[in-house]
Amino acid sequence: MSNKVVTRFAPSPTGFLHIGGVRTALFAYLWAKKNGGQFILRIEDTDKKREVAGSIEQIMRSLSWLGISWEYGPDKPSPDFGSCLQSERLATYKSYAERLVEKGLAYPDTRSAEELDALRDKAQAEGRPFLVREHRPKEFETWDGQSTLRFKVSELKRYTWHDVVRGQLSAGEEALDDFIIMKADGFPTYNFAHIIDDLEMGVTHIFRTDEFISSTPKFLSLYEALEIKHPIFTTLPPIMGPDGKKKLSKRDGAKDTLDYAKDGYLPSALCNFLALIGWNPGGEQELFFTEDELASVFSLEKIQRSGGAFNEEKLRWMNSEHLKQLGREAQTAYVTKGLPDSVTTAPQYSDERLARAVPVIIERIHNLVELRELFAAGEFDWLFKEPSYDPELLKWKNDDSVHAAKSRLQHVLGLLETTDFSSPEAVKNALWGYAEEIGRGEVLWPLRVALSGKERSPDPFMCAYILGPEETQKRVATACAKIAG
RNA sequence: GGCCCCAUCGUCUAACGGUUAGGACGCAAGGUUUUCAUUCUUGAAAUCGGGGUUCGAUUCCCCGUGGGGUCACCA
Repeated sequence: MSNKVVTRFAPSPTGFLHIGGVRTALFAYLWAKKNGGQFILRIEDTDKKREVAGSIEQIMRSLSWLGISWEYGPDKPSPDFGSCLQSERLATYKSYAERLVEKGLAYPDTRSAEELDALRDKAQAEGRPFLVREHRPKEFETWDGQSTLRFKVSELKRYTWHDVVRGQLSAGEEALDDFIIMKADGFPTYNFAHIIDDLEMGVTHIFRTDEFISSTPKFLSLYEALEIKHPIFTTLPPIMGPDGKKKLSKRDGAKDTLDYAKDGYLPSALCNFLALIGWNPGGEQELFFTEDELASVFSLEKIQRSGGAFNEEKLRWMNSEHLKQLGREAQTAYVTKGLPDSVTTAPQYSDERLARAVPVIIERIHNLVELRELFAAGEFDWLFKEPSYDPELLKWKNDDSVHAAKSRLQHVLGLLETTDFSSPEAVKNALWGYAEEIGRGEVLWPLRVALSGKERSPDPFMCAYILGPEETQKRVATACAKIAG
């Protein structure tokens, strides 16, 4: 046995992977990565009824998109411990179960669910807690290897244990009972299977949210019965909904992780954001653009105890920061991906012009949803289509009439003939002197309107640069013509 | 209800028992700019309440209060 850190993420395949699950996976992954250890993706598919077809693939795609990669997973069994799907590990659970039976620490329970419900109802009616251990048979029958198997809790005591995040935790014997470890359908329960698997897979650190604190005494009694050491417990705070009250759940609108991909969130931004719910780097830096950066500063000591709300506003901001960080090519690919068809089929569309426009687009959006909205609202119609606008729009606020703009535009037209269009700055250099001389607004407002047809748009030099010399001259000429007289 | 966990601006959070309680998102007001966006500056905004311990509590202890979790042949 080496000292290598081994962590795992162990979702059940009951649907898409939501943000809460991803955060747990991310922490486990970062810890393994930081320590040069292994991260395992284990699928806890022990409840056939709840299983949703396709969700294993969905989970794998979600994690892959985020850049969370696994050493072993459902698609990659281990040479040492075998499959990462619990449904393929039934023999292992059975052999451990038999060991417990032999030791007299587990017994078959053939009572029906109805019988147990009746007992439970009775206890409830009498106002006392229902404990199976109070109805434990005097003598255990032999286990046929198929019927329900119950763990016999051997020692009723108060358990105290250490949690990396929470410190000393404890719970009394009321938390202990004879719980089921093997179900009538031959599958193990979570309570049993995860312990066996963590042992078999050499898991050193368990990351899970605090809903598991109250069942930890159960696990501890089982670790004792199996005479094994338990992994290090790392309890994560829950992610709360935007109201900060209740836990974020699918029912409360927790989205499929892949929806964030569709909405144009970058994996690095989502990881960055999720890492900061329930953990902080200590200093004042909160932007981490790569997983390596994140992993290198990640620490268990800085994991938070209290729940954190999911603040979508901050995620939007963080995404825009990550977008700005992207190289020009990546930004272009990003924008291209979000473009509606109506744009690429516009009369003047060209990849070159789009590439030149990318910075002004990136500057105005936080995600692809906003990009689509801006384009749908016609914000960028001028890019690939001659703008149509009311000539009155060309009138600068200090002018009495739009006619004042005509001669200025004509002068600009002259300047444009010898203008260097290699960069927005070059265009600016060519026109700035004239604008300074006549008045900035007097020249630049009508010019910008001539190019974009809009009251609000990027500055005229940028517009001209994007449109190119020919189109720029054409639009300025058109504007001149629009002004009567 | 029993048991368990948690508690700093609206939100995410920082602060060896000693700070004007800091930063970020968002919000507001200004600056830069022909407009929008970007950007810059500034501002408003918090230690849940009550008791202790201490020269001194955001910090340690107790009690409240509030919130959350858990009590399955679900994970």
